[in-house]
Amino acid sequence: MPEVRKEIATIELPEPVSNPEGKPSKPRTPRIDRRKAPLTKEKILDAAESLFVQRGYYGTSLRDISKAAGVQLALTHYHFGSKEDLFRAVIDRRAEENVASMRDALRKVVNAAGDQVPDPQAVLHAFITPPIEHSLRDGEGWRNYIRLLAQVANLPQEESIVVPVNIHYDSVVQDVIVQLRRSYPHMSATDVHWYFHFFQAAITHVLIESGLVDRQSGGLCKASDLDTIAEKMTQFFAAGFKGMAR
Amino acid sequence: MPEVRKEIATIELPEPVSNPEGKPSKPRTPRIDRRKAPLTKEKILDAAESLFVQRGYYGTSLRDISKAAGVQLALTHYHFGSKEDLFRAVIDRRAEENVASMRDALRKVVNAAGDQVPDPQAVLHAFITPPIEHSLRDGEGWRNYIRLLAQVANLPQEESIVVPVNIHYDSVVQDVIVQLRRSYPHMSATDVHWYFHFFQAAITHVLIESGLVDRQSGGLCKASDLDTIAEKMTQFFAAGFKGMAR
DNA sequence: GTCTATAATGGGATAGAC
DNA sequence: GTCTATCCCATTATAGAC
Repeated sequence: MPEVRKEIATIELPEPVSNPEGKPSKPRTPRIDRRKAPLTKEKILDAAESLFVQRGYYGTSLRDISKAAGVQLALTHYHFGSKEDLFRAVIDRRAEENVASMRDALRKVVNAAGDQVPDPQAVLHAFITPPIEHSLRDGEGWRNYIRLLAQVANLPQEESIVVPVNIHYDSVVQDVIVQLRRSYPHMSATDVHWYFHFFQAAITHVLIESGLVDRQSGGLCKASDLDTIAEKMTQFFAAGFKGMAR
Repeated sequence: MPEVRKEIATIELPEPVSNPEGKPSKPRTPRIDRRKAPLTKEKILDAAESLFVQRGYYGTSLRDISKAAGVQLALTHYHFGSKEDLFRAVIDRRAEENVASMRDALRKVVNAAGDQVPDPQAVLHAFITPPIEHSLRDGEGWRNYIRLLAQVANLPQEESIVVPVNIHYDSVVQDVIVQLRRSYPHMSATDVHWYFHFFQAAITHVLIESGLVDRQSGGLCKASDLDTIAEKMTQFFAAGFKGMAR
């Protein structure tokens, strides 16, 4: 059930006509009715996002996707080319905004500290909060996206599709590491990487909301309770860093 | 390249002939040559194990498996029935031994403590060490199995195949939680579950050896270095528990 | 137990009318 | 941009000879 999208807008504005160098004008995409295309593309992306999470890349067929989107099979190829390209499009659609949220959160923490070294717990919080906020409060599509992202992070890198996905997030990770290292100048770079990696590793499981913890805790803990998880995790991992800092 | 297996042995010993109640003897499987069957089954299991890790359940075909095993396609059905049954067989083959290793490691720690409460760091160590030992030192098949297990733990529980897999390990988790709670009597059961879950969540990523950390750390950390990871993780998470215990 | 052959279905992708 | 129809290949699974 894809969420309703209100804004239409023109996706690709044609460049204003100015041809100073007098080059022959390139063949342009014909002036066809593009008003409904964005809706179709979004519907396909929404359906793909949802199904890829549930059954994985290979477990989801383009037929499943087109059916769930209420759209003809051929349109998936028309709009996205191949299945792999569609998968990439699903990832890319929200990647930039997600990274921006994480970067902004980190920047706020750093700015708030002024000349001081930012509180490492706040740094960890800035890393985990944005995806959780998106997942909890920006609609079903965002939740699917975050879960998908976390699943892809848990695939072996030999797997062809995954590498270009995770690269989106490398620079934010670097920024976080830099800030953490300021708090622990006597800790080796390697150890900071390891400890942060444990944090990130736990996050990837938690964001999937696998449901493991629900069963193992007999219902005491709920994987869907991401707000609680964000709080507990930042406290716990901050305590870990602190304990290792001696 | 499946590892060589030396032992043959009889898998199913026919019951000794004693028929006190005089019932008509049941139709028995015909006396056919079973000497090569175990080898074939193992070859299929090895190949399946390896390929499921690399490309996932849906991304791996029975043709791929039979080819990798050097065996006819039809034999996969003869020996295991359906593809799903084969997957289960792959999981089940090593599950018992793996669980036993974990249980033994935990028991040793508890016994060593005698009347005292066992060191929580040793308890965590007992949980993470057995799969890592298997993965590192018991051959390629074991490494594939551990990676596969960790991947399955990172699938949403809606996914049909996963639940019967993870259930194998629930009782060990319960035992570990019981021991940890002894160390932190003032900590709520819920919090112990959460903190241990973070540990387990990190483990599932780490055991996959995704390779994320290699790239993010610029080579400082290697996902394949599970010995280091076991040490660092037990220290770090023990520090986390200790820090939260106030 | 192993093999060949084949059934029956579903998969990604494309052609061409509208 | 959308639709129908179709190509061609891969898939799981089974039948039956050896």
